[in-house]
Amino acid sequence: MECLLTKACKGRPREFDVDQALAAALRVFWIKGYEGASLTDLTQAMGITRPSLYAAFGNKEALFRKALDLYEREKLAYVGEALNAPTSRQVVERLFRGALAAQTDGCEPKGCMRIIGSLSCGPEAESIRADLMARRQSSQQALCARLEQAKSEGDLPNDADVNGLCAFVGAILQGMAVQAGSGASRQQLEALVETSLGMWPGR
Amino acid sequence: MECLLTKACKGRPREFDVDQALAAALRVFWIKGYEGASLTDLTQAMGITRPSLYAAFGNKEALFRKALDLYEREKLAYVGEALNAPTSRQVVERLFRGALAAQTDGCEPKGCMRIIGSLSCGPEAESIRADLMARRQSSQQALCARLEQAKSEGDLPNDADVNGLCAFVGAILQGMAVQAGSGASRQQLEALVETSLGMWPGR
DNA sequence: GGCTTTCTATACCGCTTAGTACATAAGACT
DNA sequence: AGTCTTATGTACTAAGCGGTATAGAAAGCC
Repeated sequence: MECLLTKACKGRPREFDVDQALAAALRVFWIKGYEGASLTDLTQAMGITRPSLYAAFGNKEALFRKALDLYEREKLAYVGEALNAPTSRQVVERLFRGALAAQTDGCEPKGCMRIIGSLSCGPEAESIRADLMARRQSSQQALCARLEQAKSEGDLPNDADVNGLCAFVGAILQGMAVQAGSGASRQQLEALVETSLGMWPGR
Repeated sequence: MECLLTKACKGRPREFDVDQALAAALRVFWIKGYEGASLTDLTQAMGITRPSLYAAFGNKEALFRKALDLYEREKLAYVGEALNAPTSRQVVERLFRGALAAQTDGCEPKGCMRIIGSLSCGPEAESIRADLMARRQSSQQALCARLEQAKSEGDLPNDADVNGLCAFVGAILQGMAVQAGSGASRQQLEALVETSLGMWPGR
């Protein structure tokens, strides 16, 4: 028979679901960070053995990057959507509320994977760290551009410091992740969001 | 002869300065985090051998705690002083500017040791993590109490949400530490501080 | 049936980690 | 002197790390 649905048709078929295993790996990395997650942790959570992991994903670093891609695709989708909101106020409102929803989900780990990973830093994780920092900076620049546009549209005051506002939004999001990772309650995070939103200058 | 100045008088005298060695250990922990700092890193930076370290400080965890005490005593002194400022506005202004000065010192490592350590988290660092979280929460509560006092003095609006404002200040400080650790420039951090200060409600 | 190809499992590699035994060196006390 | 106490340097341990060699098992193709 020919092979229609499955990509690989020759050889022994894989006995586990790659996406499912990657999702399990993501949770481990999310909770423990890149260096804190050992191969033993990962293989146990994924339900596969070490050679299977290497055959399917390459190595630990490649696995982390694929898990990070999945994380950004699924858990950080609200960021891209928020930037499309019509006014700058709605942009930051969606950013803050999206982050709040993600942090108070209940069944998901707390904290933000981008931030957790970018701070730890043993000697071998340096390239991971650089990658995470670059990804965060890219988001920051996208927000900056969006706020610049808002300013030119009269949506923000003429004397607004876009860089400062941008750093401000980033700081609130990062602070929320830190506080959520430190066991802050839902009410505390909601208070943070409401207070910060109340301070936003635009209409 | 009797022993006047030095505490231990019997036995072979120590050949290194304990405070100096602790300061060197602090820098290593500060840069690399608890788990990222290996005993080899530490002993090399401190200029002592492994058994000397264990004789003088106990073990790696005890050394970290002593280094953390030193860090809070020397580098976080501005926090305690800031709380004594006469108005809530001046309190947060001193907090923000103190953090900014610490992050842009130039000869000091970037980022905040409390935050760096509390996020990494391998299996053995769990008690360290809990300790760091507790210390941060204690500072947070002190700020909360100070803002509550400001509210009762009419220094903050009657409808101000003290918990929200407190979480806000913490988020800015945490976000600043994250951004400084990610290589943000001095201008960016200054813009963050000015923008955030401009949003503070009280007079 | 054989052959090829791919996945799985056990068992291992070299390396680094935190922590320590042991012998020696150096000061203080009698 | 001699002894006691403590610090030092070398060399070691057991355990964990990321990564892999090798052999067997399971599918498609001829």
